[in-house]
Amino acid sequence: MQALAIRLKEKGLKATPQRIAIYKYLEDSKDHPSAETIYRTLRESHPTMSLATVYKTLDSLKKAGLLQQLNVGEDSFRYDADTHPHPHIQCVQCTRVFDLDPALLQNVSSEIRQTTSFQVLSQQVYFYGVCPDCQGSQREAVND
Amino acid sequence: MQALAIRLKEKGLKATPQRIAIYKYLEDSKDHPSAETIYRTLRESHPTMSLATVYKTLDSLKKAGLLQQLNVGEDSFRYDADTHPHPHIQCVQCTRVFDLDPALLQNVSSEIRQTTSFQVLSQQVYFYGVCPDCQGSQREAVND
DNA sequence: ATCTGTGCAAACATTTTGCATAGGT
DNA sequence: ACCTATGCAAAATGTTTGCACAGAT
Repeated sequence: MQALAIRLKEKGLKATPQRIAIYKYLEDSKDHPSAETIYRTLRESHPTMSLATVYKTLDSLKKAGLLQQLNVGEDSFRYDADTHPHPHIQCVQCTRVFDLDPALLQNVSSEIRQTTSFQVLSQQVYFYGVCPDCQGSQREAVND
Repeated sequence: MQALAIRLKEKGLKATPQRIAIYKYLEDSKDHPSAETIYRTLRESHPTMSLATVYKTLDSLKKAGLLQQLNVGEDSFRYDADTHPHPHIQCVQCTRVFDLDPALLQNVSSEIRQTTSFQVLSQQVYFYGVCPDCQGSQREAVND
């Protein structure tokens, strides 16, 4: 992950093990984990890392434009290394969050601009439903 | 507002002055206020009403299907007496939240169902931008 | 040597809860 | 009289902050 270290430094951020681990975990997993989940998972490889560092790092990476914060409506935020605006869908049964195709909303912004004269800048779009895995089977909530 | 009292009782809820005031305020204003804003506003007419009552009432009304909770991404929730699913847009300058036409997303749910096999149940859709009033003029954040 | 990042603990803000009292039916 | 709703205070939760130390350049 040399590329990440470079991108961090471009943003004036030091490439510390904690930051690399957090970003890498976010990038690899498609789990959209919360700060708490990140903390619990990375504790194994980084036993001294504190929860405050996780929050501070997530904040730094967000400000540097390297990740986005999701507000699915739970008690806590989730984080996504994919900074392209795209809708998400959460399964109300297993609570997992999945990405949706950005094309779903591609003409909505311009339509809003035309009908409301709003200058549209960004979006947060969440759908809720039952995922294929949970349809039929009554699976439990998953930790992601 | 006799109709409201009846609707409350249909849901097994007592039609107390506090509940009526909160619901009426929500219904009349298109402000999508937070619990705190509701509290501060209704304090004038209901000086003894506590913040806890506002929260409890909002929870009861939500469970009764008489309002919906919005999660615009601020520290606190906002509330909407219009329970029909519809997108919202927030002005990043004055922080006001406006309703958008539900038709904007009318075919998105079925498209999601087709492409992901998700059974879509609900949605939370927020756009962000600069409202017509704030374009050009640098207005301050409004309390709503 | 400087300067940023980390880790710990305390602080913070919103929301929830417990419990005694008030008020409606 | 009963039973739910209210109001107050305390608790709970996720997140932020202050500060001293560690680590990198």
